[in-house]
Amino acid sequence: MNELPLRIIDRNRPAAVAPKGWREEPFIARLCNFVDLTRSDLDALFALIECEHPIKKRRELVLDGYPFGKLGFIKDGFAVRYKLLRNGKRQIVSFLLPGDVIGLPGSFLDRAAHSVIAVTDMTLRVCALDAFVNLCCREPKFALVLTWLAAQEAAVYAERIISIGRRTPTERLAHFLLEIHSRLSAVDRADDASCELPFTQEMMSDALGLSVPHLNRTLRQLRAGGLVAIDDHRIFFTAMPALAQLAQFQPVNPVRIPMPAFA
Amino acid sequence: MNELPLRIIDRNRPAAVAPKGWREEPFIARLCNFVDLTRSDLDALFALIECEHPIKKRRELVLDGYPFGKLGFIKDGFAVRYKLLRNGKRQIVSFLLPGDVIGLPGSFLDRAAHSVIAVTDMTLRVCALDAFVNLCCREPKFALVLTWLAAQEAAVYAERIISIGRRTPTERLAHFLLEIHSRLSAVDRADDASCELPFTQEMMSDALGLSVPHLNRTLRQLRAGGLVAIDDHRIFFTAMPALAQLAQFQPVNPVRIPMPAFA
DNA sequence: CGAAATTTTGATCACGTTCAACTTCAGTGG
DNA sequence: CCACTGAAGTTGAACGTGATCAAAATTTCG
Repeated sequence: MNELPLRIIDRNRPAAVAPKGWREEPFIARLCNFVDLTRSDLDALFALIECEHPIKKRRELVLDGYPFGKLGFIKDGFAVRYKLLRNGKRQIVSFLLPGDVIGLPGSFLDRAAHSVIAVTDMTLRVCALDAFVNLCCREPKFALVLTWLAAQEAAVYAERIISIGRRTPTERLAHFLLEIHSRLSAVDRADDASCELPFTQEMMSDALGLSVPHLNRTLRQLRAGGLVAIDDHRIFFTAMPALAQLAQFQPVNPVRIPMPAFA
Repeated sequence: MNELPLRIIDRNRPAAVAPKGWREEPFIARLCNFVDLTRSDLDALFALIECEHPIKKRRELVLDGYPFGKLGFIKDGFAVRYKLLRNGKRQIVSFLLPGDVIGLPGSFLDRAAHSVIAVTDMTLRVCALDAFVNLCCREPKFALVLTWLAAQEAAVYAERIISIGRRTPTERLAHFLLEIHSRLSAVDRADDASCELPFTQEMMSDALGLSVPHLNRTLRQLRAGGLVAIDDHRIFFTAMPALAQLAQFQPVNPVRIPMPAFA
């Protein structure tokens, strides 16, 4: 599907320059959707990385209530950001996919408001927030990148609010599945009609504000309707237009950063 | 309650420099919570403002689906960001208070995902997104400010997700009321135990994923429990600790931007 | 003052939760 | 290779919360 060796992602925008070796980096692929990065930009970014962390499945990455102060760029693997309530219930706030940033927004607040746990084995590139801010002051472009990422994060949250608040369980689930597919597409990790789905039904129910049995029934409904199929932690969209129609799903992409010519 | 003429907000942090005339500006008060602004910073910011808009109650400010490309700093008044669904239901994504930014995150996406409507008469300071980005490139501090604001926005959204997804209606409402109070406090627009609450019950129910009758009953419950009192679009917290306990409310404040010494 | 918006109350009922049991599957050690 | 274990998925029955609909009371505003 992807023939041009240097093309990072399939949109009709000017392909950004992405030096070899960065091509497979989902975070960079994501950035190229809304900003042009030069070789030296990438070098500067790379220089910040303190270490590349392999993380084991089920490992706690951030603990609710503790300061964090790091940024973790997900090179590979999946995680969830969640909150445990007094009554033992859990609400999953967001799913963290390759190319996402752990510590956004947590590191910008006086205490992490949620916990993060790895859903699969992961590899993380970690840098200190201070160091990133430092870079931002030399290269404002990166501060804008961070703003754009935070705005995307907020937009995803907003859609979840709408889902949980006013959509039916079926619409909610359909919307969620399309969201994951869309976000994985943005980092070139999805096919046209399928993508990974390494989350358990319990996780999905905790994200969508449903009980596990009801999520199960809802999923069965989508399968019975011929809208999706699931096999081996992969979801297949067998009727994408119908599903998008059902969920009223409209993908939201960032605009390009309007960088002034002189910069 | 506020005796020091130059004190912008009541936290034990070094009081930021806030030149006269800006003292009453809620947006500036908000920024001073996490960044120091010099006189020239403020001048630069002020220079961007295209115009100061008076907005009438009920006026639509952003239309779902259209690009926006502006930033609107709320000098005064309240608004809601919402989405209308196919089935006629409405979900309110967030309440916009004095000091908030209209167009965050909307202006960073290829199309505004939600609509915004004024709840009260408002006055807005408007600037073009391009112009702001331009400033960010000269003064990276402002790009970081924008990031911090977006992160706060995301944090507020996250809490709403948790509320709607897994909290009981009573907890939900309690949490919401405390959120509004906390945010108004951050711009010096709230007393210790009361604040404005210009939203109708319909709005609150649309924000919290409840029906109007049920929200009404829930509110009555809080009142009956002696936790709050409402009069003339103002809410009084008659038992703040008990309410915070009920809602498991933990205010989240931004950390200060770790600006390097040289900047 | 009259009209419209908002708040309040009540009765009914559907949807989704809860709880419990059972199945299936992946991984592990005997 | 099979028995065992724990996690994940599936199904059913009963219950309760909160939605829905309708109507009255109250407030707001032109």
